[in-house]
Amino acid sequence: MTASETWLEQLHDNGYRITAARRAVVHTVFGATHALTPQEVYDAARKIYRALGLVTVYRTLEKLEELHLIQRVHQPVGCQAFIAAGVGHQHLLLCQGCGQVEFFEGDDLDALTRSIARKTGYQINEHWLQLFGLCMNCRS
Amino acid sequence: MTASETWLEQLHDNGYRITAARRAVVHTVFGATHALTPQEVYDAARKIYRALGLVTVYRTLEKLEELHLIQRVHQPVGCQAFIAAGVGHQHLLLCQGCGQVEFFEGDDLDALTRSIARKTGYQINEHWLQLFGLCMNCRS
DNA sequence: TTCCTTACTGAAAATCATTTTCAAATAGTA
DNA sequence: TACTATTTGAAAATGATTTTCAGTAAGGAA
Repeated sequence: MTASETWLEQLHDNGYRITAARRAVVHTVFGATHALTPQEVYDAARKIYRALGLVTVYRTLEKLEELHLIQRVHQPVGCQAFIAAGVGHQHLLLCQGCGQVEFFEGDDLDALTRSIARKTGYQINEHWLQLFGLCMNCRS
Repeated sequence: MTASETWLEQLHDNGYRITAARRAVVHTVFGATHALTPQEVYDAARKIYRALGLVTVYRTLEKLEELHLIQRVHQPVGCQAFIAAGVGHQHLLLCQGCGQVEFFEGDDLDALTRSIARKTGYQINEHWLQLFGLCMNCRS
């Protein structure tokens, strides 16, 4: 069983059927090291399953997002791309050169959020943190 | 001089002309306490200047963003809304109830970014941090 | 295994946001 | 006041996403 099949399992466990189209989309997105737009998923997945339609890509991405298997990536250039979601509380680190996405964890923003909560009177529920930089390859 | 006129001045200083349409858009966005989509700006600004066209809203927002007077706000529901930009290095705090936007500063992520840089080999150039919660009003 | 129901499919059409085109209007300098 | 380049709004064009629909096929039931 390849790792991407755990996604197919999850789809199945949630009452969705496993089809050739979904296999192709899942395989494509699961293996990606950078965020892919629906069109990019379509282009790549059609190399695996020629008859795939773009509409099915949209519909499959929607389901994968609903199951928290993928997540939308917000970037200055746009917010339509998706990447496999990290497990647990993770944040993104994006390479401005090649677009590669890495996850990291271990941010401790408790002190910060407590301080902001005190200053503003807000009850803070969530945070988005994302770092941008250059990966090892793109630095040189 | 109302405060929003500093934006008009900036437009003028950068070679753009001051028109009734731009006045209406600037006044609308400058005074907003939550992020507005182009359509929302259009609806509100047309109360000031009836003949305004939606296209002009898009074009004016583009210029204001270019001059860093406004910034795009990324939210789970979408990323098309704009708010007056903060001065200096500031981050956003969004109320999940009413949509109100506040700025805060004084995040110290140096320790974090250094640690991530060491672990990943990335050269980190920038970060996006955004907090979500409930404002004083919406808490009660 | 075969059957049957229902979910899924791709194509085409519809929708929605945004951008481009264009001729008329006008800001603001000369 | 006159002039010229910028700006305008409307309409058309574009591009992304969603909906519709009739045919297909997954996968549980028999």
